[in-house]
Amino acid sequence: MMAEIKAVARTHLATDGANLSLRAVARDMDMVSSALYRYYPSRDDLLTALIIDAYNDLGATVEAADAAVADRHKLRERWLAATRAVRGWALANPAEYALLYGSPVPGYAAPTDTIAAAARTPVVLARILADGFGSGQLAKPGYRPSAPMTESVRADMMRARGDIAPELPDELMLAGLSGWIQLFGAVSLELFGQFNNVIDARAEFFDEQMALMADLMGL
Amino acid sequence: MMAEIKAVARTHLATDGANLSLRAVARDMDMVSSALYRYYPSRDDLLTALIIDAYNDLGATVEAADAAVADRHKLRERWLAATRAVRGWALANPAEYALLYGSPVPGYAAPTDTIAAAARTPVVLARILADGFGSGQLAKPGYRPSAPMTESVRADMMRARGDIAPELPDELMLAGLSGWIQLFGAVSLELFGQFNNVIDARAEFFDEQMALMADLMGL
DNA sequence: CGATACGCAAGAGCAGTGCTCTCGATTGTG
DNA sequence: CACAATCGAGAGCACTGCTCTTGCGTATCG
Repeated sequence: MMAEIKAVARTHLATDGANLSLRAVARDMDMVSSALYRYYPSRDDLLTALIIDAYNDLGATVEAADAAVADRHKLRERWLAATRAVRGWALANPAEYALLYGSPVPGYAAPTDTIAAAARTPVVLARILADGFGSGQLAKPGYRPSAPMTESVRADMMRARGDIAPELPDELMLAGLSGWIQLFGAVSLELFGQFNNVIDARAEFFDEQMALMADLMGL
Repeated sequence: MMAEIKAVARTHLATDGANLSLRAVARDMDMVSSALYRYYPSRDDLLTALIIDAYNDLGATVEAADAAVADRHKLRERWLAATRAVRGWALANPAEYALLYGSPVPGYAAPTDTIAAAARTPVVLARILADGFGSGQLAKPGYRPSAPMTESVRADMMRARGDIAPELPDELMLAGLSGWIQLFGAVSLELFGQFNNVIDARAEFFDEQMALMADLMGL
């Protein structure tokens, strides 16, 4: 039942975006709006469920794309496969992507349940970098750290790499976060219309940017 | 009158986000909602006016920050000043930023009036890069183009540099777009909550990322 | 087998929304 | 002075999220 509600809500998401109407999904299910409240105490709770599902769907897609690269030592291929999977998923599910990475809904505060699901995609990316560092096959990275990192940023790097990539140097972790930012920045700018009248060859441009970041990280 | 409406609407924007209520702003002005329709034919038109104002406000802020660097040959300083201005403006006006760079409002299609205003910020960034290339003081860029660019991407680069930086090589333009993506990606991820539980030292981290991009571009 | 309790959906209703239309009043102009 | 243009008020429509009460059906327990 809750799954069916989510399914119908997902279809409305595509057209209505974040302001989907409970009454509309209820109508589609030949129910009355108040009946939905038995399953989801509020609209925000339904949104939260959709968000968690979306994070997991995206995460699973990216994990599968990375896993599909047979030779685990072809780090650059893994990076390109994973990032392309993010973009592909976003293009296929623009409303869900906007829900995850777009402007937060005004009154809505993301509960902590979402963070585990949200972490799946970054973990895949971090794994690729960590694998490369661990096996010592990382090229000399394409960036030149111009000034020493401040202590507070180092502390953040320490926490960010956590137990996924504990051995990664701070400088490499910073470059990895650059890749993460570049990835979601590129997808967001494209999906949110900032590429209109600027970039036409979007897939190629995306690949170009991701290749540049791969160079930066030494993949 | 229209200015006053926008002013009141701006204050509501901070709390209500994109779904601001015409009736609420009308109440604040001791008017009835239907009276507003004499000045803005619809809520979307009011939103459009706010968006254009916001683009111009951001653009003016960034232009001023760049212009404040006395020595025009200190490219890295100009880049840091401009990018910090973007982040500072976004932190000071989160709702406006979300309106510009967040998920697009479902039914809303940005009219072409906005693109001129939207271009002001990228133009400042492109100018910095073009000035550096023009005066020949660009360092050897920190990236190694690993594969030749495809023809369609080159065409996009050609159009993107337009008449702002007509002499810029495609590879440098691509790096510049990387910087642009990184800038707005970093600000969006921070503002939209993706840095929660990940990055604490946000200003320092931002500077670090922007410095890395400056290296990439050779600034 | 009968009575009770539970799960579930329906309906009415409240306060709020964008938007349209009509109707007065006020103001400025020929 | 009369006319016209402008502007705000009010009512009303269809819609929203959400709450509360009511009633139906079924399953469980004595």
